[in-house]
Amino acid sequence: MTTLLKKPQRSARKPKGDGHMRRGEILEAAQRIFLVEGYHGATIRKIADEVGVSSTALYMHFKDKDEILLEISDNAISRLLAINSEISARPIDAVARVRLMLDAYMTFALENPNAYALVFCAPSGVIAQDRQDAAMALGERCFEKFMGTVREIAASGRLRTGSAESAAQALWAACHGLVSLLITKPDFSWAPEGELRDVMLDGMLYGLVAD
Amino acid sequence: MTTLLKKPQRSARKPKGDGHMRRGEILEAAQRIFLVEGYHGATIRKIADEVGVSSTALYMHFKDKDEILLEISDNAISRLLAINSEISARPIDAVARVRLMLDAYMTFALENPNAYALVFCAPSGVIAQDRQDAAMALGERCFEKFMGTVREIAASGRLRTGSAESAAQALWAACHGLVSLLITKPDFSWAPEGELRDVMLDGMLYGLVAD
DNA sequence: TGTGACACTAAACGTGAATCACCCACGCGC
DNA sequence: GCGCGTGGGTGATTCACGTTTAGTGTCACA
Repeated sequence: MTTLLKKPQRSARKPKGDGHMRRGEILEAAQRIFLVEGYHGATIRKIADEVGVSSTALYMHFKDKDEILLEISDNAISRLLAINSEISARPIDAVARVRLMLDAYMTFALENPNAYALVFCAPSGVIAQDRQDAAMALGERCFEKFMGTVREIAASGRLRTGSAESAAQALWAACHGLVSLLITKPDFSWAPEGELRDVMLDGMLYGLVAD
Repeated sequence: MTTLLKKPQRSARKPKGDGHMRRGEILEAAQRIFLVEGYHGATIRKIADEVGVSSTALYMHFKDKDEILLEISDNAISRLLAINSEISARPIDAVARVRLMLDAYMTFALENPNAYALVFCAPSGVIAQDRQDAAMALGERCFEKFMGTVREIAASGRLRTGSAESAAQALWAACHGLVSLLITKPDFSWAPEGELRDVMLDGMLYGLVAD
């Protein structure tokens, strides 16, 4: 016994992570798992293992599991917000901007299915209400960018039916419905994705916008 | 002590439920909880408490928790299927039938939010894949009824764009998007629900169907 | 050379779904 | 009446999860 070095903890323990550095490590590890395995697959213990620390260590840097995964999702959604901002500033027809935003929205959702599902599908009861609200805050800013452009169309009198609000919400909801079903029901016998997206955008825009 | 009836087990233990009767009791209790508290709120222990038996007893009658909640949801969905069948048989214009079916679909979803979410939103990873497929089987039969009517429209050459499949799927997805968002984001500043539903139906049908 | 703050840990808690080994009342043939 | 199999029932247990508690080792600084 005495021949053993009495420092088993030293080797087992991961050296300090310099505060904020470790926080980033955790986010990266969590993201790797979350992207592949989704909300339920990304457990505290798995993330901790991936980083190489105990599960408790995660609570040094985050209040709880949701804070980790929502920060990852927020990062993703903020990219969508940037895209929406860029599109809304383009000097092209408002209807074309609306179409580009909706298309970008669907592309984003299909490329980030787990982040998208966490924020926009929000399996009721899975996530605390205040967290839910905070997560949607960025989403609502995306919607506001979109809403502004729809309001332009409404102001020019080209809206065939309903208010700018209901038209914008219907457009958003329609695209959300398509991508959320494509994400959660990949085995359904879908028509080609591109055709579906086109039919959805053409149909809704033709139906709601005159000319 | 001797004055007490010596049958503590007898009183503690719930008497036999005559096989299938107990099964119905469990389903009713589970439904009461599931309707109010959703998938995650309806735990095995809570359901068992509500029935007045041990949690183990539930496994006498159901393979696992999902089997209970999916049977409840299936019962709900089969009501939707009946409605769809009834509508599809009405001697009215195909477009009117499509509109009625979509409207009934949204009404159903909003009246049975938890059953709807379990089957159609299917928080990925929450439910086993084969279970998921079985749950969707009824949903797909509903879609088939709907699909048939859309095919009628396509056959009469009134489809403005896309195939009957993509048009039907886009219509379904659009309505799904609206109700799923209304269910999961009740606190969003929605336009009046009736107006939203009208805008969605008018917009999509006007956009996809000529005349 | 303390000493305090901090990153970190092992162990435990509470709750979830699911399983195990056992138990007891009932109804059957005898 | 009487053994006895069967099937609906049970408490205890298992395993995984998120989270909490109490403590430990190490570093910067006095």
